[in-house]
Amino acid sequence: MARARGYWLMKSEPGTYSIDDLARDGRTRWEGVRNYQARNYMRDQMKVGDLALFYHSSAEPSGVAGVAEIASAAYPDPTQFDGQSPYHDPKSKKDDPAWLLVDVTFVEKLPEVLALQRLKADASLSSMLVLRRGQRLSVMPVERAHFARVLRLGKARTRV
DNA sequence: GCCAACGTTGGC
DNA sequence: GCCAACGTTGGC
Repeated sequence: MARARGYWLMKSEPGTYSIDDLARDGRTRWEGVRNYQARNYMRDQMKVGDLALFYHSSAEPSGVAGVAEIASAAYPDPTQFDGQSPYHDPKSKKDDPAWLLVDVTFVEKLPEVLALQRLKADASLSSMLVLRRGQRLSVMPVERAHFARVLRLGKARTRV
């Protein structure tokens, strides 16, 4: 029996990297994650074939913009060693990289961004992690039922 | 621009 | 190991 597919939410500021950028590129390195809990999710729990809600943060409106698929296992994020990168981490060692990333591929862009306000207004999503007060993780798990509900609210073609 | 929430850092 | 100071996130 195959392992059940996992579901995620991944945040990006669209001014940095948007769902349109992913639609154009098809595939990208999800670089710049600098939080240990988010890193551990990628390292320990993400699997190729898992689906992720692509969330636009600090946007107008903020909310779910599309769907991506996890396309690689976690591996060292090269930007941590790049002195020119905003994600440079001088404390990270080449032989023991602190930060990891995964590759993601484009699946779907929603017809319009499903705004945070609409997620909050939906009673069936009330326990969703991203809606929790103070929740700032840029990579977090999503329950299958919540994922399916978000896709439905967002008029997505993707099925869980 | 404000500020709540939370993670990290560093003095002790 | 405690915890205050500081930095970051991200909605509003």
